[in-house]
Amino acid sequence: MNIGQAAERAGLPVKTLRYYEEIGLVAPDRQSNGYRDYGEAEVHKLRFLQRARGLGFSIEDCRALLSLYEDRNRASADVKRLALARIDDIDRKLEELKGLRATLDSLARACQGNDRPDCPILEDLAGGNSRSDR
Amino acid sequence: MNIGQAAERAGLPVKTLRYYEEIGLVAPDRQSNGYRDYGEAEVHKLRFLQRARGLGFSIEDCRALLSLYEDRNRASADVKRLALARIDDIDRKLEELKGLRATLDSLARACQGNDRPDCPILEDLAGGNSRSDR
DNA sequence: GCTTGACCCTCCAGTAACTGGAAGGCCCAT
DNA sequence: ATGGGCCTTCCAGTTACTGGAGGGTCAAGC
Repeated sequence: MNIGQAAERAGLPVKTLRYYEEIGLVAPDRQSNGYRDYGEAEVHKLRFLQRARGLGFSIEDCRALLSLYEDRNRASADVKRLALARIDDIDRKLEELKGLRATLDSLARACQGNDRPDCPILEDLAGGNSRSDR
Repeated sequence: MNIGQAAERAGLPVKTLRYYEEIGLVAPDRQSNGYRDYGEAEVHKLRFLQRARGLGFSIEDCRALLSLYEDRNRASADVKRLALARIDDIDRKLEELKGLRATLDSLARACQGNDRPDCPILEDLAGGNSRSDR
């Protein structure tokens, strides 16, 4: 099938499919007119990629997951390791964001939000008061 | 002062200072030998940027914050609006990450993590409980 | 048979916010 | 004068695409 239909079925933009071919993730056949020709196996891989990317795996993670997926002898431990590493990434990011949120929130609460120049947010940014330190 | 010392005092890499000059955020004078010459005002702005970037404001946000900061007649409402928008961004990101974490966590819990090929994570990524069609 | 419009192709450039490196100039101490 | 550490500019690379130019292909309609 043509790239448009494959993209539709994978839930990805056409441009992304061309990109995935370029970086060697999913390589479709070509029709005689030069059009890419995606089969079921390719669409399957693309859907796999769409889901894995949606879960925040990097392209390189996806490359590894895909080769594990295609390797009938792969150990599930390898996959689990990648998933756990992702969870750690997410936990770190969550902590960081919570800290930022708390800082911004306390600054915003202290700010009158009127049309006078006094602004604790700017004062904090300018002053190096320890509240914003991470 | 030279760029190295300014970078040190601002807590930013030298490269970043050159970049900030290139995009018109902080423009130091030049010494007769062509070296950048940072004064206290520039270092102050750089520190401001370092903190604002650390709080997740984009460069364009920072540009706005900086001009508000330098405008003695600015309204604190403008700054508060930017801060509240950042908090909304963060809240959205937090929700998204929590969802990802829950999905990955349930997949990882269901996965034996041994050296047998069965792997619920890959099965989920492949698009449900059906086996690979290759 | 011609046109129209949807689809497809490749290649180039741009995004955010830097980061790394090459090639070379400047400064200070030995 | 030489060595090391700083500084300069410019170019390329990062992530994962996205947009657009310029052009080929295909099927339908007149």
